[in-house]
Amino acid sequence: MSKATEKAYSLIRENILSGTFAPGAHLKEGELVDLCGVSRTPVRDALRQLATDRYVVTRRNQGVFVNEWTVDDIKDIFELRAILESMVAERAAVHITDEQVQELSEIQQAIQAMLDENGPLKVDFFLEQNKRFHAILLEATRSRALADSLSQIVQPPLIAQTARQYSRQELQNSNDHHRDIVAALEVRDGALAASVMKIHIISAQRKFMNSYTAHDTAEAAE
Amino acid sequence: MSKATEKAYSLIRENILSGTFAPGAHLKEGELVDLCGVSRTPVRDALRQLATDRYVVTRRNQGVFVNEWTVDDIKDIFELRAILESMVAERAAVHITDEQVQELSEIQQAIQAMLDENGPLKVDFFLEQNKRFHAILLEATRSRALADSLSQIVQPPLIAQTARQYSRQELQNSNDHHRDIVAALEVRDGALAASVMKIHIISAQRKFMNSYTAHDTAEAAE
DNA sequence: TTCAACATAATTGTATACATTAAAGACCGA
DNA sequence: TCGGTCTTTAATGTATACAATTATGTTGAA
Repeated sequence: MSKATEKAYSLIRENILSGTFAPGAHLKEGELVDLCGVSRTPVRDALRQLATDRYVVTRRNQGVFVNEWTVDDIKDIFELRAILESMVAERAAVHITDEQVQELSEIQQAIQAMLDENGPLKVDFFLEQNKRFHAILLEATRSRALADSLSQIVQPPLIAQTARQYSRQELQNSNDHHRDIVAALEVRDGALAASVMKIHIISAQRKFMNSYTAHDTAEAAE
Repeated sequence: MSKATEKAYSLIRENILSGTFAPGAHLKEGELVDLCGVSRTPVRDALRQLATDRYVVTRRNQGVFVNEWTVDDIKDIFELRAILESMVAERAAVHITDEQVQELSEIQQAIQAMLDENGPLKVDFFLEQNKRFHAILLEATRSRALADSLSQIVQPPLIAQTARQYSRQELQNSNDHHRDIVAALEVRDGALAASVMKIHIISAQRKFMNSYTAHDTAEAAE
């Protein structure tokens, strides 16, 4: 992506994640031009990219609309992630280097140190390190197909939108899983790593569904 | 996609599949404009779409290049397909209607009738019916996430490029699997349908790898 | 001869004007 | 008042001109 396109992509994406552009909203190219300060061409490029990343859907001759996710969609996505990510863990065990295991361990410890601190949770830090943890595993699989598939599944707005609602206890639980995955990979036990990963994702699903339905209830009560 | 964009998409795609645009080739927008008879804007839109469908890769300020697949990439893709398509079969068994089972059966029989004919193989007919068979299964799962994932995995050039090299015996074998899948779905046995589907895809992988490596050898001998 | 720097050409990136299509609303008739 | 058709309007789709960037090829000196 080029400068102008990237600028438009980021701005539109932020507005979707923050809720300024609500699910189902009609994004008009003209308004986006005003918002982003670039011309229609890069705006359109950005919208196409946002469509492949599932932030928006395109309807021919009608424009683009912010994607709406149903509870069933979200369940599906987590189920798929559970399967694909455990594949990642299993196959990572085959090719992973000592250096990569060490990196994973350091990330796990860095998150632990953050959790042990007093004061407010650094959720952004957690998200960043968490993303890096999974990226290293993916790299270790040396599988382009897996990487492509997961990139389609994982990035959607869903994760970022509600990760901020996790409690300290939930983050701790997540990092414990990371610790177990590192331990399994240290002895190159792919099956074990896969099992832990599966639990890891299923736990994330439970947390997500809890906060999601709770949020819905709160909205309905307004 | 709009008229002009769709036209450009089809033409470029065909040229990639036919080998006119070889893997690694640099596709220049100007040349594509001449080829397609539309302006640069829809050509660019088509290229973006071809990039998301993995026909091409984009490099910033350099343009797009026809994607090059390695043997390992292809193996990965089939492995993923085997897992995802067997998920599809398993979950289809839960929701599938009698009408959908009937449709699958009719497709299977139509292919069989074609195979029983004398004369040249109608590979296009097979590909079309085969595509429809898998589409109905996917629809029966009622899972958007699965549909999205598979659409990313299945369509790449790989399948179309070499399906034409299948022998009558190989097509017969494939259709036998379809028959077994229908039988399993008739009694709503998801686990059985999933198993057959896994074999179905793994068989396809074996056929593909055979013709692929044979083709490579032939090329090397030229 | 080789390397580097510069000038040139070709290609992609961006902006904008024009064409086409779909949505919105007014008008007319029943 | 309701329904439908026509007009109007606003959006997307398309074409093209211009800007910025990258690749290429040439020239010069070491």
